[in-house]
Amino acid sequence: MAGSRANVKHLRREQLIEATMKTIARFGYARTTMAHVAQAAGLSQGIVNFYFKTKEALLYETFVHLAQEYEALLERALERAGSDPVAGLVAMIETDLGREVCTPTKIPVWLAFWAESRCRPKYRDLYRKLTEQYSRQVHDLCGKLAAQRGYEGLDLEMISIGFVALIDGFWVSIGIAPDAVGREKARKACHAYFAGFFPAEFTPMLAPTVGEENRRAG
Amino acid sequence: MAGSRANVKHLRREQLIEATMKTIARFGYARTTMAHVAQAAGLSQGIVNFYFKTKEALLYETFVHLAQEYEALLERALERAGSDPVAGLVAMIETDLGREVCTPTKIPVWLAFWAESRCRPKYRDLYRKLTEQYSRQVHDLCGKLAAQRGYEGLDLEMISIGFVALIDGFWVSIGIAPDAVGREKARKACHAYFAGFFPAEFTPMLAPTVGEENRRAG
Amino acid sequence: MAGSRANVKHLRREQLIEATMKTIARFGYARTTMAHVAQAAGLSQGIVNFYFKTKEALLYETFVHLAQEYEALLERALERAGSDPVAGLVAMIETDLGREVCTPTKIPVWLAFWAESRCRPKYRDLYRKLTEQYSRQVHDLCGKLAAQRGYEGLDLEMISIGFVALIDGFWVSIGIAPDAVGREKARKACHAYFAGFFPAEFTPMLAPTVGEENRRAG
Amino acid sequence: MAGSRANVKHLRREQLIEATMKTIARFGYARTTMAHVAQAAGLSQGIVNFYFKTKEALLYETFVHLAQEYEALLERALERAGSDPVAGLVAMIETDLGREVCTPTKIPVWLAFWAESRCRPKYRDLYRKLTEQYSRQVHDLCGKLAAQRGYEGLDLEMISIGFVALIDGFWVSIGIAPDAVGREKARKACHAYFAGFFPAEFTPMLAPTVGEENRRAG
DNA sequence: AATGAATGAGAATTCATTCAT
DNA sequence: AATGAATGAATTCTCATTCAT
Repeated sequence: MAGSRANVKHLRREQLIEATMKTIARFGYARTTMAHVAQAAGLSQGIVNFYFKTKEALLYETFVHLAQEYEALLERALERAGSDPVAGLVAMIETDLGREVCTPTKIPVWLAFWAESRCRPKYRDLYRKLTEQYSRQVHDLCGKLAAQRGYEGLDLEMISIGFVALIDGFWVSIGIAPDAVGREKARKACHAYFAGFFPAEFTPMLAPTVGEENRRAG
Repeated sequence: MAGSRANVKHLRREQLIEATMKTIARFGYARTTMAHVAQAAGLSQGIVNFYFKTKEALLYETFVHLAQEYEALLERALERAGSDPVAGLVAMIETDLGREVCTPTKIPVWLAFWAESRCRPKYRDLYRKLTEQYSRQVHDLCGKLAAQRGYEGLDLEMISIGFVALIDGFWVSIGIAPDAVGREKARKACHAYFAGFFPAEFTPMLAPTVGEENRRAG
Repeated sequence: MAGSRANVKHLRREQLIEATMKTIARFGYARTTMAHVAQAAGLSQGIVNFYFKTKEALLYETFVHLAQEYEALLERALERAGSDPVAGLVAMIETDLGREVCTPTKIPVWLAFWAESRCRPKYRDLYRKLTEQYSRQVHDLCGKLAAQRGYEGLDLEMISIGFVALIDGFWVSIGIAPDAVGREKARKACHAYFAGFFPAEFTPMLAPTVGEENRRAG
Repeated sequence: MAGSRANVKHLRREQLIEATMKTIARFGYARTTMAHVAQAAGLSQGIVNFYFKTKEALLYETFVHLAQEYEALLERALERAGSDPVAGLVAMIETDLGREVCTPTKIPVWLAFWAESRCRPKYRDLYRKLTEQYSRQVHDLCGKLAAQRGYEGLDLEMISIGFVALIDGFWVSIGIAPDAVGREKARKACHAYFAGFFPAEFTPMLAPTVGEENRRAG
């Protein structure tokens, strides 16, 4: 088929990035070698340097790829959520803790890049860009929600940085020990977080074993 | 004097652990070498293997040391807080985001160990133990508070895992880009978090520029 | 047309040999890669191994080609010089230091092959064959000249090896730093060299700014 | 012994430079590997990078060392020669073609560096500096000789560049095939070269098998 | 014939660890 | 105890060569 040559290049890159993520998830960033990656991709040693000039480049491209995929998924989720800000916030929670983003392969990779970001300007810039954009989106949705439903006096910046921290923190926990907290509990906790600011819009957190009367008495 | 031998040994170990943390904070876990550590400690190459049999051991001991110091500081803070559960929770916030724990050297080391924990059983076990104990403490304090002040129907587990996530998330942010969020904002967000569940005990989050009337209208 | 197949083959080989010389001149022998050569020829990676079984073969063929071209040019020049031995010697100088042989591409290639020749029997044999033949030609011309003009007692072997050394030495200098000595000065020095043995036949070296009286006083 | 530690560093460097020269002489510049050098020095793989940060550095330092040793030997020879310019020129010939400089190990290394010099600015600069200084010394000695013995109208620059070329050319020949020309013949040819300009001071070249009457008739 | 992706051996370099001093 | 030179295994990267298209 025409174009197969050109596509191979793109395909191999994706294949190798996928293999890189698997390798980081399996062995950790520090013990990730080019040989591991090649093996995980079912290819030969030298091929990695053929598609990515250096290991440095491979790792950075992996981070970029992960970030772009994440942004695309988030954008799509927000589009599907429509104009309702509550739906928008729920969509963010669902994306961040959903089956596509919050996986046993990808989350450890996020952690690895975070840990390296402090001393890698390129990583840090990417992290910053992502976080700022994400915070802004939360900020805007909360602002819209507050305006629509008559909430006043909310510190929108604080709400948004808190939510970002909550998600990051759950990723840490899920990344290290997925069986400890789990995505379900994390999602509920996020709803509870927003319920603290927007009680009428988010289900207040219900105690798991209690029935209807689990609201604060009085 | 008796014990000086043992003391030197202990001192050198602390010195090297300190140097290890500085090195991880500076170069990142993956690029931390024994030579870097020795140099940061102002000692010679081979000395590290003398006090720590292997690099593996050095890094694990560093993690243990960091964890023990943290636990000691937290315990002390909780003791000072006395029996009041609100004071206890505030003490936890203050410890986690305070000058002794939340430093530019230590936080990156926590991130590094988290990132490695997934594929290092010894690290993961330590992380688990710490997190479980911490969660239990939050859980107990919240339970006590709820009982004392008549809050009912709260999902204490959720509150505690949410708080742990919040702290971890702020550590991520502060560890990567300390100037972006900062300890002050993080502390306020923690108070706001608890205010979501215990509105009478924690200052609800006020918008920075607004005065008294910043509660929800109606 | 018949032979076009064979012609293409021959053409490509010349093209690749040309590219090899350019590459050696540009990057040096040690850093010459098959990829460089292919790129310099405007062809694809794998093609070089198609026309030359191995890199080894390519380089040797390049040396052979360079040598053959040189021999052909020299032979032609000697033919044009006719039977006069002085004209023959001048033709040799003119060829060795002329526009066709003494170029910024070819001279560095000669140096590269010389440098490699010590430990490459095939190169060394070629060098030997060339040098011996060249020396013999100089020797014969000098012998003829001496016989014709009545020079006696000349050590013809010494004259010829000296001349070979002179040319080789100028190639070294011109190959490394063409702007330092230059072909003109080199040619004059060669004439002066022969004037030392055949003062009546070669212009004795004149000091650049001095006129007629530049012979040794007395 | 005190200072042995400090000396080891210097000793090892010399040892490795020596091993580098042997390796270049044996395998050629292009096929010289760090492993070869280490083996030739009787040391382990990694040691070379310990004393010379990179292969590049090792090779350059080797060239520098070779050049410095040469300059020192030449200077010493010139000192011993005293103020007589003829003795000075003879000393240069004797040094360049003598037992200490013109060895089967060193000459191939010179050739290798020359061949690389074209595309290595650092090498080329070193070559230039050496050549210029050497030429100047020849020029000055010839000038002094001409003044003392009443030679007029000599193109001193041409004499000196010719002599440099002659030496370089003999080094090429001796470096590639030591048995072809040999140091003795080369020395005689150098004397003959100077005899062409200073017939009273240098023995004119005698034909090897002829006796007294080997001067030009008439 | 030609392409350029793929392979894998080989080379430089790094670095944990050992060890003589 | 301490030093820092030495070792050698591991890792990244290069590149000649092969091969499917």
